[in-house]
Amino acid sequence: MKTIKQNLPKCQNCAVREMALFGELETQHLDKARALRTSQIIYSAGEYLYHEGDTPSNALTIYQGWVILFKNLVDGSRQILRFALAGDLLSYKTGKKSRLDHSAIAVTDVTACAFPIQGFNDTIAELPELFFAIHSVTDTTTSRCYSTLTSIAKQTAEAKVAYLLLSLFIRERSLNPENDKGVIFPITQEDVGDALGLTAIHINRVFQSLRKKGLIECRNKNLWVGDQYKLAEIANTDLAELKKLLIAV
Amino acid sequence: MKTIKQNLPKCQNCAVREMALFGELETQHLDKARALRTSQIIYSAGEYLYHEGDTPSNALTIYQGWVILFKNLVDGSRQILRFALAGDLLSYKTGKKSRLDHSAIAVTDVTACAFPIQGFNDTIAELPELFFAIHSVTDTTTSRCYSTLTSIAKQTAEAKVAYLLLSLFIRERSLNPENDKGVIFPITQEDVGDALGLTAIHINRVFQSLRKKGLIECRNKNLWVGDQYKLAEIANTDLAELKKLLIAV
DNA sequence: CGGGGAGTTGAATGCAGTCAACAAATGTGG
DNA sequence: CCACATTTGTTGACTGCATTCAACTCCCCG
Repeated sequence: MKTIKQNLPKCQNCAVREMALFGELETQHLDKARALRTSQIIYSAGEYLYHEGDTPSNALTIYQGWVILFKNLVDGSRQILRFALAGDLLSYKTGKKSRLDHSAIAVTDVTACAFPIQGFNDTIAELPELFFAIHSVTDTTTSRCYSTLTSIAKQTAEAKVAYLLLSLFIRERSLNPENDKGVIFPITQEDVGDALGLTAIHINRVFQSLRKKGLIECRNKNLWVGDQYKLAEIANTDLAELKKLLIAV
Repeated sequence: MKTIKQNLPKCQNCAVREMALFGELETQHLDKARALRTSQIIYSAGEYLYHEGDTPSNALTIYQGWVILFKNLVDGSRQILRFALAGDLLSYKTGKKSRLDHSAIAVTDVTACAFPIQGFNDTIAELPELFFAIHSVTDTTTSRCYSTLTSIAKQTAEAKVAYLLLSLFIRERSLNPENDKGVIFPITQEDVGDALGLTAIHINRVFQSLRKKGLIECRNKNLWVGDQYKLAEIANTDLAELKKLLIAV
């Protein structure tokens, strides 16, 4: 972990601004909002961004890299709650419940923008737009959680895997649209299992089945989905709706 | 559905205020906040509060009754996202994504307090406390969703049922602590199945098993849990943590 | 008193888990 | 640069939980 406080990149030029908290803000408010960001923090792959039970002093926006948010379970396993990619907001807690109910770990090397929560809160009164930006992000997070719940509750393993892979492919691709060789896919089959409540062994069998059907190519930390409509059909979901949910806040 | 605009009960005296949006507000702000509430709406059992795709003009706080929030799935079944009880906030949407992604239906007769969303939004600037109140509620909703996800993803049917029944028992009981005969439990076994992604038939078998073990009594729309610790153990969850998550916002 | 929703029971089926072993890829130190 | 250890991915056989289908009962409500 390494903190940078000098020569931070400008939010106006930020490649992920449209996807991030400030995508909701009009340009004229950006200066005020940017002033809230005091530093960037760089985490190495495998490092924790925070632990369950922590009371965070900073909110984090992922600038680049992949982060896994998860809960440790009593039986020693873990439940992955979501994968945080560039633009995602983490660890903004305020009010009576100030402790985080999950942990976050860097999958790849990760760069995050840090915003002191106190500064956020002090600014709400003079910049109500910031409220709407935050609310929009947290509301979207809830919507995505409910969609995930829907996929996990009643679908077959194949449909769940299809839903997750398609979701990650769409999100990562919206960040790097130009690349025709597929997107980075830094998580293991065990991670996928921990996210969907399935064993890594069964994930492996489903991956092979999806590969055989020509729906995905996935090797060397790289993922390609040739026909998103077909994969969406396997996932029992509407592709257009899914894209609306996943792209921008 | 019936709307009341005269002689509304005072928020100060509201029995569910501690559990609701304004539980976060200091008493001196209550007058301003209460002025935002323009009406109460009464729904009959079976009536929809809103449909997926609607753009709501009012946010709703449940004053009494049970509401089911759910998504319709492509295969004709439905996924229940959560059960809304007295104090819960529904249908507050603002910003670019103004459409609701789920429907809400009254299980019992329901009374809800209605707050025009526009009024909410106009008030944020002069009453930043309202922001923190709203954020706290939506953040808690997300936390509960992630806990539900965790229960549904990896637990056996018995653990899932135990978790849901215990959660509803704790919430309903915190609203009516005095009653020793059990709490109202107006949902069907099929509803439980739709919430957990299990068939009603299997829910029935699990209910019988839990009854045989003396962990629950559930009949005539009434639920009693004698030993919450034991049921929490079956649910693979920590009772103290669960209560913190479910009681108040 | 009749109809419909909700709950109950049994038998057969099938999806995903478990266990065990091995192969391939990745990383590390000498 | 190679040797070795560790992580990740792959395969097969067996087990078990939850589904499916079908029939039936109970209870509430009009």
